[in-house]
Amino acid sequence: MPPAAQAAALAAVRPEPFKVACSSCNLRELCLPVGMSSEQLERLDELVEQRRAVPRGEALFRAGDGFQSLYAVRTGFFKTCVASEDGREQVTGFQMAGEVLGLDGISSDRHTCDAVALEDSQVCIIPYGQLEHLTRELSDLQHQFHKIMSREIVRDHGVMLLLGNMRAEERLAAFLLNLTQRLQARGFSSSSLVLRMTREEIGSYLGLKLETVSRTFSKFQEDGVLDVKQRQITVLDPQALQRLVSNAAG
Amino acid sequence: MPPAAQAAALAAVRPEPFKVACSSCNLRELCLPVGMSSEQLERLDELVEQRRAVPRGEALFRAGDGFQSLYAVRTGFFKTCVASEDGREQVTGFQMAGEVLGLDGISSDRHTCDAVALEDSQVCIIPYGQLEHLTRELSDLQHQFHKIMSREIVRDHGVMLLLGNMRAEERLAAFLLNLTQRLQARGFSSSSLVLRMTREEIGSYLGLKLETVSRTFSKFQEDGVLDVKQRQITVLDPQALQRLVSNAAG
DNA sequence: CGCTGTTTTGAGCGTCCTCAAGAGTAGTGG
DNA sequence: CCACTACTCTTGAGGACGCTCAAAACAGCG
Repeated sequence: MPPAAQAAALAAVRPEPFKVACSSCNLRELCLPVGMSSEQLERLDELVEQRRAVPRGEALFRAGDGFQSLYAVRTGFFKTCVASEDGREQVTGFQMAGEVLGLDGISSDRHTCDAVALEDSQVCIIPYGQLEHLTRELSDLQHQFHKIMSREIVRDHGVMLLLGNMRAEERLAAFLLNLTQRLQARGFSSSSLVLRMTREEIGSYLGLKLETVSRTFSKFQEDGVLDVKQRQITVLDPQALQRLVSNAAG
Repeated sequence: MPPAAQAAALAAVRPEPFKVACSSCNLRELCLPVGMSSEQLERLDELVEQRRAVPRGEALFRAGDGFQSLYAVRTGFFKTCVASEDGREQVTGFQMAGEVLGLDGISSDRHTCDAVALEDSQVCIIPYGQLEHLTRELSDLQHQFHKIMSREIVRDHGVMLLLGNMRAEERLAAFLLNLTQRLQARGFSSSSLVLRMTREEIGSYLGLKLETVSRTFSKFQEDGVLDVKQRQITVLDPQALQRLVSNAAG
């Protein structure tokens, strides 16, 4: 391992010195603490003590790694991807601040996908054994945790619908609407966004080749629906995107 | 509502008089009771008291229905499907004995998909509020429940890989291998199976049109991989199916 | 035995993929 | 500061895979 990579690896596992408690985290309305009282939040603070920095391009975990903890994205942006036996890769999701990573690992005590940071990121470490223990005492936490898992299942079903039924333009429109909605929930503009991922990663997520993604972006630009400058996207006509998704057959 | 449908609806909600406890159920190695002691099983028996018969073609629940309970398939076979805003349908899974239905409902207190019986079926009703309560006391039950949710997420990722990356033959091969493996785990032959679903339902699940599914079955028959007599399938060359899935690029 | 729904098979077409080249962008080091 | 390299993105041409439309065979059921 070259010195630079070694330093990066060290940085990746070094816990953050400056603790930000769940109880005072500005993501608590999106993340695990939803619906918990201040006393309950203090208990949660004891659980989520460590943070971890993940530099752009590095993996938070990889398929096959032992499963110990869940992770909540504090800052930054991740992709998760699974690989088939013959090596083809499928991006299964993109995660932003407040979203939880690692739920796949519970089933077999091993992670089954890779989680890779698409920009320099920070995650809160949620030791899973301790979480199970605490959820036995705090029913609000338990219910929120179950909701997060269930929401992941519902989200995956939506992606299956997209992959099974939609055409390229519809897929990209659905993808962009989903991104802008999630950004808006975090206080960002719903019309202007910077893509954190490559055309190839978008294509992998949407079941398309990168050339098709690029062509579809160009078409949206020609049609006046988007302004596309590399990864800087401006949504000019959100209703056109919505029409593509909801009236997809016509 | 015509009398026949009315009678069917009544039958669908009438609890089964003959109780079969989890502790003596032959599916307990596949279902919720995995890993529990006999004392714990007695507690679970108190929870899972009711059964419900679902005739072929009827829905156990539909998207939008209020969420009260999870369901464990006791006998029979189900499909789950979601619909897009414009009415297109995507089959998200097929469930057989020992598998759990309804996990999607936890996220929003409403079901987000339809669960439809593909043959006359029976399910065990697992009241969700009581399950949450009991999992706070029985850590083995809690862990098994979390594993079941996590396994569903992992399964969905596998379907996304299939839908995003595989060609028609590879999809059908993966589907058949998955079915035979699950049947084998339940003590059935791994080479002979009767499909419970139509070509259209298989196609919806695999992101293909029914004609493509039919053609692919015919091709497998020509190639000597399968014997296909309508829904009666015999796997003649399982390794050929495996090669299609794992060496899919070549 | 006719009705209905499912399955098979064919012919032609469209969407997306493959292959390829070139332009744009970012990061590195002289 | 600018060349150099690596990566990403765009665009074109041609082809393949799966879809659409259509008709007929088949099975299940009242």
